[in-house]
Amino acid sequence: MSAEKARDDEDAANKRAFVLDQFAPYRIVRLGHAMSGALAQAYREENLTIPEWRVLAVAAQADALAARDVVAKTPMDKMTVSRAIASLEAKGFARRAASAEDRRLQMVSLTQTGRALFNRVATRALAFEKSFLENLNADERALFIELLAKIEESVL
Amino acid sequence: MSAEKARDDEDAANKRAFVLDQFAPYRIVRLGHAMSGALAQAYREENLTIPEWRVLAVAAQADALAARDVVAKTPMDKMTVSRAIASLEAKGFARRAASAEDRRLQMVSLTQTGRALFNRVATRALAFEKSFLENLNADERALFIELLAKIEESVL
DNA sequence: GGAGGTTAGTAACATATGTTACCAACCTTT
DNA sequence: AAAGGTTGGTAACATATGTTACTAACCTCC
Repeated sequence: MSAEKARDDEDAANKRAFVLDQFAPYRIVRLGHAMSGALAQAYREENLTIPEWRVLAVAAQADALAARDVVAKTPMDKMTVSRAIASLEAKGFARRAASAEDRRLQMVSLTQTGRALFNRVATRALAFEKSFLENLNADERALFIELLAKIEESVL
Repeated sequence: MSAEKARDDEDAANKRAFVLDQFAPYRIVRLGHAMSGALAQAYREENLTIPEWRVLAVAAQADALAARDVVAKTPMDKMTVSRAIASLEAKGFARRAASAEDRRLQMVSLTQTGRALFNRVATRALAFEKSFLENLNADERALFIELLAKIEESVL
């Protein structure tokens, strides 16, 4: 068997075994990328970056929380969160205050305008979510969420 | 009703409506992020960046293809692809040659070492895919892939 | 067969993101 | 209560990524 032939056989085997378009992790990453892009519309108009929006979203669900909690709840780096909070504060959407119990902690809370901003963006985000799940019926949607949860369990 | 009270009511409504952890697009983005991280192991040891690995993967599935084709098949910027190809070439994993028909095109193909590298990484990548789908049984896996395809349809 | 437009690729620039190193505040343990 | 270690946050740096602008090659269509 020629070297050429051997290579072709090996390739054929790999083509069956590894096709990028059928590689689940890649598809999820790609889908996530598309999501980010589509969602960006919802906050681009509000001049928010992705990290800012994420901080806004988690902060909206608590009275006040420490930056480290944002890090825990979010796939973002310490530094990214730190910057996002600083920026939200500069824009008047969030406040920072040192915690009384542990003065290392920077407690973050949203201002009135911050909450209003969150509400605007959340509305649009939910509309988007709805539109992209439109291809699925109610059962499929529930199922998808369920399967997603199982996968998250083994990865996150 | 006080302004305070009104705000709380509004917040309560929004908490029900928008919880980041239950927001599907966010969950997918987060999962994708985790995937990337986990997969990184597979090519970090080979000194590959994510874009390089992606180019390798699509190039492995064709004899030769133009850079623009890589862009089309991949959620990557023109420039990112250009750089990844240049780097793969510098490392001896890929070759570039101007197309005879259209001299604007840079046809990319893998070298022997490039293919060998791809095979090594692909093997590890598939093992990872398997491990992360482990929480699902065969039916669930098939179902998940099917639902994923439907969602891709409406987003990609 | 050139003028006007388009496409592929890259260079130069701007921005975003991650990494390392650091300080201050804490929390142990003795 | 002081030494040794840990944690939260940030600054300074390095790297990665996207954007803009350009060139070369192509493709009409008049």
